[in-house]
Amino acid sequence: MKRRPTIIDVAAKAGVSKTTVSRVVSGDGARVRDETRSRVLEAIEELGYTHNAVASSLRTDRTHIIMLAIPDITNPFWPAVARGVQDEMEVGGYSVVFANSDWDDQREKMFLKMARRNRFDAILINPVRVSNDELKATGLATVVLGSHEDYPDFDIVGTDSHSGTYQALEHLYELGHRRIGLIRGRRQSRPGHSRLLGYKDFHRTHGLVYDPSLVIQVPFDEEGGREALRRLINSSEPPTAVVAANDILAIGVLQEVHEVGLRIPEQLSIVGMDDIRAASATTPPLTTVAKPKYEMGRQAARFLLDRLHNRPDFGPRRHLFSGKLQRRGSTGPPDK
Amino acid sequence: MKRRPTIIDVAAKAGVSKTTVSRVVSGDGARVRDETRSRVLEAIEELGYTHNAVASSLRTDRTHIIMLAIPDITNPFWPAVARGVQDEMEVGGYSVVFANSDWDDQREKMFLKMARRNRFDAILINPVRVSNDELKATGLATVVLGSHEDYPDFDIVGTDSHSGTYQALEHLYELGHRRIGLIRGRRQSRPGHSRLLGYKDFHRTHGLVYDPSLVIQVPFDEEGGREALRRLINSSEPPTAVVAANDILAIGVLQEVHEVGLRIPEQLSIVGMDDIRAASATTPPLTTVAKPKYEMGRQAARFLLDRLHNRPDFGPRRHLFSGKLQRRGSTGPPDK
DNA sequence: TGTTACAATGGGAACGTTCCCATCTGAGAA
DNA sequence: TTCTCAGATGGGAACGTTCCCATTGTAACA
Repeated sequence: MKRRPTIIDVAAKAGVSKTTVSRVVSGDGARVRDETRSRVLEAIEELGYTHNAVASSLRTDRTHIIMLAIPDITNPFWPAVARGVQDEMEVGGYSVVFANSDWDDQREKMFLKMARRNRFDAILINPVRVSNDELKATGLATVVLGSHEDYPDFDIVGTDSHSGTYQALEHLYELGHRRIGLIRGRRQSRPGHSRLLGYKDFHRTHGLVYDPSLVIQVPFDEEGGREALRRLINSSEPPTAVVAANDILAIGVLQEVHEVGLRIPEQLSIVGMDDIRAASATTPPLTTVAKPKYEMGRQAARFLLDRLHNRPDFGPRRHLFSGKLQRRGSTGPPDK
Repeated sequence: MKRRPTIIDVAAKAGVSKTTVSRVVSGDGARVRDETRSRVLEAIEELGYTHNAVASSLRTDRTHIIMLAIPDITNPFWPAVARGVQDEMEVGGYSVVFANSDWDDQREKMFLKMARRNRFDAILINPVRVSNDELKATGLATVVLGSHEDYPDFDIVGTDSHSGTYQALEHLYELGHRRIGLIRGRRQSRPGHSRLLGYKDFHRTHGLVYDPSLVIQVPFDEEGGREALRRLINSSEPPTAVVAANDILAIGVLQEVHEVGLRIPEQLSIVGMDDIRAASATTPPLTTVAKPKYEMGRQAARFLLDRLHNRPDFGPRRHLFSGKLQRRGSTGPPDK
């Protein structure tokens, strides 16, 4: 059981000082004579030395680790975003820690503490409950994911769900639908809100009456979607189409529709949101508002890197991608 | 810009030594008088002190971080496993870093190096290319995910894909299918192999001729599934049913089938593997061999915790879950 | 009263780096 | 030859903990 070699061992072997070894391994363009450098590299090779990132972090106060905090890792939306984040951060030598809060605000807080304790360099978060001020209190570089309005102090990358909802409704309107349901996730704070605003705005501009009984709020999973559908079709005047806050909900609706035996899209048109992989695999394939998930991740990472490399100070920035309607088989004209 | 408080600041404020503060914060059941303890806690509160995990790690050589290395995070199988891992590891105060190799062996190697450099406590890996010896060389506690035979030195948690394949085939056989295709992922080493073995064994025991032209190998994504189907139906004697190595491939097949206009299951029956969420949302819903993903994650984490708490030394253990056939709409008797 | 034992606490070294500053060397200028 | 300067290298402190060992205080006991 022998100790791992340190730069001091390497230094001894190469006949130089630990400072010189450090200069070689940290590779920050330090000036070391070529001959010395190769002697050091040789010693490293022979001893099987590996750099100790922990010790380095202690000294430099940088860990090159960032946290990606999301509410539900089993929603395929997030892995897609995460890939964008990783591909961009990898260049800077950063690794990404996932923190999955399961919509639990206690967990979410715990993760923030963990990020602080472990001196992570930054946080990328789609907040569940945590406030602007609580985020600020961590003192870490932070980018907020999602179209949230409540975080004035931070860079934000999200999608414009107001317009997304609007687009979905417009599509249905053109097909002839006039009574359209909206299914919202229960936990959503802001983005859910902007969907509702889009819904209301649409009704106003198109001279439709806003009927609150068409707006259903359910838990954010498939079962929620199924429940929403049951409630909608049991109402006195069921809608001919529904817009769901995301694809998971929409798929739940779809499943329940199949079970109940309605025909899609003749008896019910459905629009989802996100365009996760499963959306194109349903039958009929799901019409949905596609979001540039991968690109969102990259953009968020870029914002973060700007902050980390402390470029000239600037105020909070915001980048809202617009969704793009994917017309598929789950929408069509209503039965007459 | 003031410095973050350290235990020394806390010690000064509470009128005790840093050792005592350390005893309080590390909470390892150290004996400190109650009165002293509360004085320390008070000082911590007032100063807003947070424990520096990096410094602690340097001293103790423990980071309480483990790496979960997987080939494709957008395959919903892994997030499901990850949740099991996290739920179990959370108790021990561990966090989980995701490393997504995208089937790239260079990346995979890079991640192992990172795990070593950052002194992560352990690795949980579904290996792409890395060998038993390379894993051993990291010197880290490791559990291998997947039913791999090639890792004799490590704890293994996986599923018995031999029997999974066998079950799928048996189901199809009972329905009357005699010509059954097998779609394998190209990157798979072992598990793909055991699927093939299961396939061959089944043919042998049921007196069927093994026809290599029915076994297709494609990239491990939806497009791969689509390609496989095209190749199968263009063959001189197409199968009446196919078994896919996972649900992603199966969904690709399904999509292509819809496009080509075959009826499911009358003209083609399809069986997937994993039972990811999307599998139950397709039309018809996908018959698949369900794996206890969450439980697999928990089991792997438990193995890891055993090692980390260096319980009495034992040899490598192996826990293979058996898959369970989920009969859904994508399988049925073939057209006569 | 002196001895022993144990619980509570403190002092300093150690973990492996990086950073600041000092020293050394040799080349070119005076 | 001496001086200056810049590049290469080295020595030691510092980062914030934890751990080892020593010291103190108190109670129990002979």
